[in-house]
Amino acid sequence: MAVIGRLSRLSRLIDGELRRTFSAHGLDAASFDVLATLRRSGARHQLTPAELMRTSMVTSGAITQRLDRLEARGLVTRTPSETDGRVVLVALTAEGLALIDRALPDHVDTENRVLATLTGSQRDALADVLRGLLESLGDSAD
Amino acid sequence: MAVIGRLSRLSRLIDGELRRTFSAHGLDAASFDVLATLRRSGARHQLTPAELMRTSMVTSGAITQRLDRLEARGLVTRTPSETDGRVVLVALTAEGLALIDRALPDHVDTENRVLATLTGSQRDALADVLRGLLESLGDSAD
DNA sequence: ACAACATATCTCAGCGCTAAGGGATTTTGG
DNA sequence: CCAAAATCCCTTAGCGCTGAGATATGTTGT
Repeated sequence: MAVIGRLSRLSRLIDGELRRTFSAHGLDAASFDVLATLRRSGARHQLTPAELMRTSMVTSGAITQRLDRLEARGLVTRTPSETDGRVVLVALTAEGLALIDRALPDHVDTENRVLATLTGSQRDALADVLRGLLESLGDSAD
Repeated sequence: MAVIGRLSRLSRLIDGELRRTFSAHGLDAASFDVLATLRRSGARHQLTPAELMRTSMVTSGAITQRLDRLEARGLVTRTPSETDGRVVLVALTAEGLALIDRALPDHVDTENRVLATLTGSQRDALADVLRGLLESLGDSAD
């Protein structure tokens, strides 16, 4: 089965490509991941650490540390929830929103460049197969 | 482009599945990677750190440390090359060979289980697309 | 009410990797 | 030949993540 090995290599190579785009905006993959997830989340750009944990597929400790770094840079805020004392609401600051809105178009360009050799139908087929595999492995978000 | 994100998620999920198999044999992904690469490499089961670095897509420092761990466990040996004073030859010990030969069948089973929902033609198509993408990104080994 | 359990976030030691660079050896080009 | 460049392996500081667990809060069943 050459498929699994190739998936792993491809993922590593793509990570390297994306990393160059991130660093051009002063970000790394972890920070971009959090900011972009917040950006996509409704009009308030606000999620809890638990929600970020599920979309990012990292442990709660990793999310805490990512948020520490982003908060120290003034890109997100942490506010205690008023309805559940255990919960923290993480929100993009104006600065965080501006940064991710600058970075996202470059990111999309990089993604398109990486996939440039595929035809449209190949992309669609690939997306379908990947979705099926994710589902069969119990992927929680999508 | 949902493709890139799904690739990343899928790779992480698969890594988790594989990790369970590795740990059942007292291995982690890094050690398995080195041992399996040596196993596949000709009759002598012997490669240089530079060759391992290229197949593993990690830095030279990471290879040094992986080999330190495997050597300490008696799974590989390091021997200075007789023809090039800069080069070290890494070889599987009998114990290392026995271990990877026990682990490999389980690993193949896990890979097949992960891909079980795909039809044969889907697997072939996926392998083709991945190969094309790897090539377009300048993948060095395969 | 209350005990038991579940959930959410954070803490921290330990781990493997990267990035940068050092020393040794080999190859290249004048 | 020899100096410069390239190659190979290793060293080390620093970083982000995991795994285990602490703490606080909320929920459930009796």
